[in-house]
Amino acid sequence: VSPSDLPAVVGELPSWLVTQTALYADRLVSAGFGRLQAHRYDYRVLATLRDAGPMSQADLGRRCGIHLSDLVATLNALAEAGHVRRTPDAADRRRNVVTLTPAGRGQLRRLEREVARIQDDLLAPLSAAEREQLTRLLVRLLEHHREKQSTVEHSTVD
Amino acid sequence: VSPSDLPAVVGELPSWLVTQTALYADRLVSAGFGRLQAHRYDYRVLATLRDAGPMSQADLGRRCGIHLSDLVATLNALAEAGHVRRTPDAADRRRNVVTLTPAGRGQLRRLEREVARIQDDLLAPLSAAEREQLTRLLVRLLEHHREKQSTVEHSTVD
DNA sequence: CTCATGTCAGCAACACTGACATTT
DNA sequence: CAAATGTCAGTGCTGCTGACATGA
Repeated sequence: VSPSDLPAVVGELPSWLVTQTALYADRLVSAGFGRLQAHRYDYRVLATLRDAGPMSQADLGRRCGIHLSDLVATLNALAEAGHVRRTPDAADRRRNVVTLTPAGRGQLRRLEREVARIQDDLLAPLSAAEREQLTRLLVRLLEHHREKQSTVEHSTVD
Repeated sequence: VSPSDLPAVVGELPSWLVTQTALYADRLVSAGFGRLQAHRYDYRVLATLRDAGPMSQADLGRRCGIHLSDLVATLNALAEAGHVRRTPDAADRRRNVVTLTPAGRGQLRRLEREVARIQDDLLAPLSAAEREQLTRLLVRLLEHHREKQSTVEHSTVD
């Protein structure tokens, strides 16, 4: 880490600020989730399963924005911990139907508490109104870029 | 990438929003810098050298918030491209004095233009006032966490 | 044949760690 | 001796690519 004064030059470049803040956020998440033996993706996966019910890995990946290949490892771990069950789909034998177990529900609740704590840690110096503000601004940025990206995906570019 | 709808569950968690935005920022930087055959650290290094003059690698690393080990590779590339010169320090023979070359100045100017473009891309949907707002909020977060971290470094914890 | 699904191996970028030789 | 400097090898995480076998 940079122990001394700020990087001066780079100072207030938004791209830099965002990346740096993300670094701290990641550290908080790693620390918090680590205590619960959870990986970064677990929260998204478990929460999606609870909110939308059992589904195939492919659907799950699309919903959570997790690559199918990465999902495999995540589900392996979650299944081994008993938080999730993978059952072959009789209707379409390519598919695994992923289901949240009671233990998974428990873990999800713990993760939710942890996530709340992390937000509070991350945003500690900001007032409630400022937190709202920041959230709104970031949501707008993300919407913009997600959109731009999907339009790009359609044009068969050089 | 997540081609479909937003991850719903995670939706508006600041920690998630920040990480995602950082991802887009990183992509913009990679793309922009890639066109100039530059790596992520190059801008910080060159700008620091111009603004603060020649200095040892250790100083440079501290100023830019770059690990000394990573700096080695960065400087290797920059030196090979002729953007920087490494000369042994006569006064302290452990040290290399790193100097910005004229070619390096040119590259820095190109990078600065690119950086400006990237900010504009990243913040496209926001008004000038909103960009200011976002910047202020992020700066405050970073100040807070940098501080917290350095206090932690002092306490010899369990 | 094609497409989707699940699995695996591996890569690049980044921040970071540990070890080491040299010099102060 | 302890501490700083520069170098190198290597790690862990993340998002992603490519290949592959199986089945729809």
